[in-house]
Amino acid sequence: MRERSAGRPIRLTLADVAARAGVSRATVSLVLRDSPLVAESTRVKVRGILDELGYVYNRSAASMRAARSRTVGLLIPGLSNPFFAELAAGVDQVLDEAGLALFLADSNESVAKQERVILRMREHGADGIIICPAVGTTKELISRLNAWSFPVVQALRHVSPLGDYASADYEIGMDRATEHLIRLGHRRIAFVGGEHMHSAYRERRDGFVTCMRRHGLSPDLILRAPLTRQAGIDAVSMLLEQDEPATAAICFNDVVAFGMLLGLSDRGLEAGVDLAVIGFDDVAESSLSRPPLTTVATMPNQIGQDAARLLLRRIAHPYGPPERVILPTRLVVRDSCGALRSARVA
Amino acid sequence: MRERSAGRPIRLTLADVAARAGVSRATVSLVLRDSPLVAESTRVKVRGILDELGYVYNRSAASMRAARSRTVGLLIPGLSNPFFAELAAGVDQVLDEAGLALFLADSNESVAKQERVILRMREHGADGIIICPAVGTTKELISRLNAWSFPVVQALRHVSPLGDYASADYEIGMDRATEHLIRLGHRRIAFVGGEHMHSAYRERRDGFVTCMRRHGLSPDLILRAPLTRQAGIDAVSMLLEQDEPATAAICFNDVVAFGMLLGLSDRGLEAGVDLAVIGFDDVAESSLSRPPLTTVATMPNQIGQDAARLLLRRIAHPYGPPERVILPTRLVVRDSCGALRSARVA
DNA sequence: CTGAAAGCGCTTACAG
DNA sequence: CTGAAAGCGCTTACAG
Repeated sequence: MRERSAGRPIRLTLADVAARAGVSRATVSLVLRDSPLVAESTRVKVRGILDELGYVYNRSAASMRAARSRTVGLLIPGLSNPFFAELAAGVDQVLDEAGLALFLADSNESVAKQERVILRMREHGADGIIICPAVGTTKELISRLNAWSFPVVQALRHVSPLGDYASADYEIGMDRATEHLIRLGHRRIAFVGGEHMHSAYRERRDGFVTCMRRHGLSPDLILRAPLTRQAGIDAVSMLLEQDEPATAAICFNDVVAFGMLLGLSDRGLEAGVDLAVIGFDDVAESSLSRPPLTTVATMPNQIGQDAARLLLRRIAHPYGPPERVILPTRLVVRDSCGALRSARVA
Repeated sequence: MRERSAGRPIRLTLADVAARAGVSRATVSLVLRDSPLVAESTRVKVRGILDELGYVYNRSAASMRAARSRTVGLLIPGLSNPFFAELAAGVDQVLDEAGLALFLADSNESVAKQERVILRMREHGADGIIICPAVGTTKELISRLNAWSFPVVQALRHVSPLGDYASADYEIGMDRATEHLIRLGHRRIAFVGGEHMHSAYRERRDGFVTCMRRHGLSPDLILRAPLTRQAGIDAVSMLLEQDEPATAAICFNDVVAFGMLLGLSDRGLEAGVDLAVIGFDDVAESSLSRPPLTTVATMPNQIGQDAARLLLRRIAHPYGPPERVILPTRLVVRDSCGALRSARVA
């Protein structure tokens, strides 16, 4: 063992273990990585010493030599949003099983911070990143990462058709939800919420617009607004005060839909009776709202798992063809969209 | 520049930059770290080449030599819980400013996974960790980390009096909330929610118990239950069906309180009129519930920031005295605890 | 103010 | 099946 340098605790190295075991560093290294080249008796002896000494593998040193760090980055635009937190939980699960460590950073929808942390992750030698691009990110980012041969998978949002992508089929999800309302007899249907323009917004809105047009209806009731309960509350007034009031609303997400439920009950009205309301995401609370919320389930945890698996594959096969995993969504019908009393709006 | 090894992209090194700039590697290294030892003209020239070549600093190599990685770990027991996600967001902010990268792991309340990821973080050379210990963690964990000279700060929960700790003053928060209800005339007050035993539970419950006893009241209505809305809904029945029904309830957190609001409205009752309800945390939704929820604000984002600052200090001064930052809480009075109609319960 | 040399703790051919 | 040697990309004394 070496001298303990004042203050800093010593860190055991392969050399310490090798000396104690009476073998070379190379042999200890092979034992650590379970190489079949090592004789069983040697392995047992070395393992014993490893445990006895409390040796901790130094991955920085290993990765410098091996040119991979067993580390990946996850970049999301807002940790406070439970949806992204769930995505992170899914990523964490898969990476933990695979034995990788996760660098996490929150871009907070800032392209500048996003650039900063991507650089930081490259400097730390991350083997790749999963990114949900901040609002305003251009496809040039992905091209640049590709040019650097830095494995990347886009999740939930995409800014470039290049490369891997994990998400849910927002467009079909919205289409189905709209279709459901039309079947119930609705004609004046609004699309509520979403202030930022990105692929997730575009796809949800497009699903709505496409379905409306297919049925010869006008998709003109599109309210851009922040993704907050307050925005949902405000939307109720706006929609009911139209010349031709809406009879139904599909929200960008559940949070906005909860706001609409509150806005309705403030006016002594009821969702599913006076105005049909559908949310999007199926968060934990949606079955417990009053009335229970009809919504489109998107399973962010699963998307996170898929994203992590895509990245692991991409790291293993840098030049394979791009892969996309787009999970189907599911319309969960509860009470907030119940058939209208006056459903006969020709 | 060296040969491009087949497949793997080349990574520029100090040697490449030095060669191009006509200086030594040591000089480039000094430029990178803004050392005052370098002449201005040299610095400008080298910086230019660095940019031109798109050099990316290799922190693994640097940290191997410098014995610090500018990396820290955050270990939380459940990313799906928005409260912990907010904590993580606060940690991220401070670390980003300081230029450190963050390893995140979710123990999911599993002590086994917690052990696994702590080892992983040590292997990756994290300079320290912030940990919200999983249920069942013993103080021995902290002693062990200390013995390894691995800087650690406990956050939100603590299992050991040793070392740094960042949290909110749960006990006083609960005491104040209870006091508020007693002042409104309540005598039969329940404490609802929390199935796991850990410091955060103990402190909140103790605040309740202490306050009740101080006022000569019996703190016998303590309902252990999961931290879900459903548990809150169920609690309403239990409390109202007592021989001597409760007139007020303080919940472990807002989620349980929301459940109680729902449970009341299911029975045609109203919080603040038929039963006073107080939550804990002051999550975003609490001002928007019906009725708006009286609650105790705890600010997890700030706690996260404090925890990160404590860890940075601990890394800089490993042997300084332990520090604790316990933020005060704030009782936010809204409508769910309005004075009882029949407040004259002697 | 700058450079040559040693070393951080591993892994990787290469010998034997 | 095991060991000696070189090298991954930096930083750190030490000379000059």
